[in-house]
Amino acid sequence: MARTTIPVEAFLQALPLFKTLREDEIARIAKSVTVVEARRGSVLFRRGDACLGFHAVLYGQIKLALHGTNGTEKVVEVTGAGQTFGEAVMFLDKPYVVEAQALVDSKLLFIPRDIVFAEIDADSGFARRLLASLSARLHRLVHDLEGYALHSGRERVVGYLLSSVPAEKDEGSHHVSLTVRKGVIASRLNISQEHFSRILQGLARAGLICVVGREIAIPDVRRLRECASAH
Amino acid sequence: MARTTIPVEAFLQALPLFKTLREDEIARIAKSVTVVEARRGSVLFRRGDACLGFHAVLYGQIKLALHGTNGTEKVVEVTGAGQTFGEAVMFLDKPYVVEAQALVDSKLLFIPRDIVFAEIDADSGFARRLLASLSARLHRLVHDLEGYALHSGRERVVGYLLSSVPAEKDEGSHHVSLTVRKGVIASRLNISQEHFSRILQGLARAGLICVVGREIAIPDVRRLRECASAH
DNA sequence: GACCGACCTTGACGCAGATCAAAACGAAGC
DNA sequence: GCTTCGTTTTGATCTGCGTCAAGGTCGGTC
Repeated sequence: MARTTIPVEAFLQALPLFKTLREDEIARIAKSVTVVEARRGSVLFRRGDACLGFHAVLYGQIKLALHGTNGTEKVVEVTGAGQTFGEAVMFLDKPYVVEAQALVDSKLLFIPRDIVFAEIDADSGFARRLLASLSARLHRLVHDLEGYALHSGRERVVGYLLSSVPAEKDEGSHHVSLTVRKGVIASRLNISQEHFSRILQGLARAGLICVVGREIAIPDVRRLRECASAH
Repeated sequence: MARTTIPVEAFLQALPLFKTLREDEIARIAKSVTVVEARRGSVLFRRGDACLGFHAVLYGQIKLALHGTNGTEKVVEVTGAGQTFGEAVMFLDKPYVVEAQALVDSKLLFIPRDIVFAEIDADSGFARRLLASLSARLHRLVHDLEGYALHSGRERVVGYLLSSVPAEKDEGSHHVSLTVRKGVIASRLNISQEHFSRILQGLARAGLICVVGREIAIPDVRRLRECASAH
């Protein structure tokens, strides 16, 4: 447990965004980043807060969510180790629209926007990777939108279960372990916790999956793929 | 109607993305762009097509939509003169996920990705503006997502009607004219055409708006803002 | 003016999924 | 062990919204 020195340089180097930077460049950036500790339940930022940089998760889980007026919330994304978030808001002169909350004790890096802007000017490859990163996020968002608009809850659940299965794999069994509370996943898929539970139960009854707590076995990947629309 | 020569240079210069470029730079870019004519109903690209650049609308209306399996479609965005689309997909090595179709006879520019990539390398300011542009799109997408997840159809309609009202304006009347078919707007708001019609009727019955064809009058902006959640 | 096709409205009905309420689990602490 | 708290399931009920099907209404064109 002796997390005495955090290998910030090594971690930065491993991020897709900084992958190709030279050692001295990484070292320069590392000097400006802040290590942020977030205990389970603590809020990193809320809607309306000013955005001064972006975050990268060292370890833990961070939930990004929207909040309605009457206490309702909608999980947009759950990020884990090695992932980044908050890049987009940096480039607009607007405050955050989502809230970031730690689901478990987590540690992250905060990279100030000045550094990012300087790096864009210095290295067009960095700018390209940043553009690719934002595009990927946009892509996923469109994918989500597509799910909400064109697919039923059941289809979204099946899609979620299959999302961790390699695309080529067309046969055989697979195992998925849910890394977060079912309520969070349900919100991510835009369905109520109760309904999510019932859908899983329905899939299980049909023999398509086998649920034990947060462990889910898929005996036949292809069969689950095919069932997407069928009742 | 004598649209003999299209002032490509002037148009490019007016786009936020190219605003600060020098005349010679614009001229160089203008040489590589293509003018695309799209008759009402014609499809610019479909899901699955490769993306070789992005588009800017000279005049007309382009609908970006997702397509479900059983003929259903979901309008993601309707772009008009002076707007751009398709930038994001350029940076991923993936095909388009949406389909672009002209709602009316339109004319657009196609800017090949090579040009864009070269300009990123040459001008970090351009890269920043591109990042800002993508961020803005992402921002709007999150806003849409928020609407679908946390608001009722009625609230989304009210939000749409109020979206063209200046944020400061807190009193008095306002006029909105719908620029596209109601069916398209309904799909954009993720509700059926019939339901959209009923919602408008309900708002009209409550005296909050006054509908005459595609012309909608809002007698009291504040009252409409307040009614967001109330039945 | 009569016909036609594109758009919009209206009515009746059904269903996916929300909501409320309560019970069943499961892990952690005393 | 029992208790407590957080999570998940189950059951009953309600409703927003989609779907289908039948009018209207507003252009255009012959």
